[in-house]
Amino acid sequence: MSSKSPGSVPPSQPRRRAVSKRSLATSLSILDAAERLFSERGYEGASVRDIAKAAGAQIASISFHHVSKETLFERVVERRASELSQLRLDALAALKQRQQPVTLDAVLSAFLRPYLEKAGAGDPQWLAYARLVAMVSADARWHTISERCFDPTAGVFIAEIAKLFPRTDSSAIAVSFIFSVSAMLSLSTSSWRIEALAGGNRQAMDQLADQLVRFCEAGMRAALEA
Amino acid sequence: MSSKSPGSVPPSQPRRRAVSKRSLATSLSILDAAERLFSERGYEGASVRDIAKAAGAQIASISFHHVSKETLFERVVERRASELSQLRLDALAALKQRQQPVTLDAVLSAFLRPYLEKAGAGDPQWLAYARLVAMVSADARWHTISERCFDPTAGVFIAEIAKLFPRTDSSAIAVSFIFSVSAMLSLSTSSWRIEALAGGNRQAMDQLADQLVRFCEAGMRAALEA
DNA sequence: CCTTAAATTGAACGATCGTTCAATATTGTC
DNA sequence: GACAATATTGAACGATCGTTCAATTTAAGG
Repeated sequence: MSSKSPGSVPPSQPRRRAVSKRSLATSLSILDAAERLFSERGYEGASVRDIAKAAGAQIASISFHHVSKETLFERVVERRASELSQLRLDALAALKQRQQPVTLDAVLSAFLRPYLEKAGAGDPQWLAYARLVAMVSADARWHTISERCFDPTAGVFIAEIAKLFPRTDSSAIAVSFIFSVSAMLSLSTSSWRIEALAGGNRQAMDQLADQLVRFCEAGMRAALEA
Repeated sequence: MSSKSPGSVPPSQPRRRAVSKRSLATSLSILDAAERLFSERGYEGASVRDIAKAAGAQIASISFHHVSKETLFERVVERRASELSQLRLDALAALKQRQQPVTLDAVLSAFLRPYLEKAGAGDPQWLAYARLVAMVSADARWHTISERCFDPTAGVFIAEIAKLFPRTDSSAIAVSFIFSVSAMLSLSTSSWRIEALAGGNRQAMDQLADQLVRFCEAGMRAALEA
């Protein structure tokens, strides 16, 4: 028996109301603050009190809007994941419409560039999110989130690359793809290392993006054609 | 004035004693347990109580042997760092003695293979340490540890690679090197992803190592010769 | 064997953790 | 404007955190 009454006696279900602007703003500012603090200090390192303070909200508001700390973390990751996936899939679709057959270089660009452009555009929230993606991808404790948010799109691109290497088995392709993804994520997690090892000789973000795509393209080709 | 008395009145410095076998075993078991739990749950996620319990020791023994949680973490990272650096530098030295001039492939192998062999040999402690290295390398909070433990050796290899690309500026070389290192670390952090994306088609560790070296060698060459 | 430095033990410290609650304030809906 | 669903507030909950302490046990040095 569902709660929806089909018949004679309407069980007086409490009338629903729309969310107020203030409530939505609170919910969003909590997500923003959590995005920043989780990416800076990790899951256990960021307390709900610090998140609430950074959001200008009460600690109880976090439970009210986002159930618990764990679901708050999941919602932070999920929020921009679909947007990122859509950008990647759109780029791939546009590519397949433009040129047939597609090149490995173009497929990798379709996957890598949306992340790099979002992470490098200067938006501190997207920069924090980029670090968060790297953190989730590297930690086995969050592998269910990765499976849900990132693996489906990754599977599409791996399948697309597999068409370009029909003689290579899929496991080798997946491994090379993970090499490429981790190199991409390193631009978020190791930006301080890059600055240190490079000796202050900063490069523009789009130059780094070009270098990454060239690196991954040649790397995959060498690893998969062997 | 030092505590060592040079002259007439020996100020009765308390007689020192050697460490007992039990004490040393306790200290080591704490390091081992911390290595495992830190790599599984992160720094804040692993409590000193859990570490003590896993080590079969008292919580107070952790402070006694390793001062604090933070220095315990640093000692865990430092313990095997010098061994790893030595293996890499030895491989590089042997390489330079064997062939002159050296090849990019051989230099990268000298850096990558010691890590892969230690992480893939089956020793659960080294496997945990490999994940820990990935965690430290990716987290800006531990960048002082990375600078101390890993960057010096990385600098040696970057300088060696720079000799092979005399026309390329060092920042581009450092970036490509970080791409390679992060791809290496992904074999520790994303082993579960590799198994998932590869569809159960497991590869032997040495095959993965070969694939990684080919990937990085070709990637660097393409990124640096452009 | 005796002395005593070193090490272990169990309990306790104050601080902070994530979560919950009743009371109050806000605001969409009629 | 009145009603009630929604949202905010401030305080408190028990649990766990890293650290410290005095008392006890262990074992190296003479």
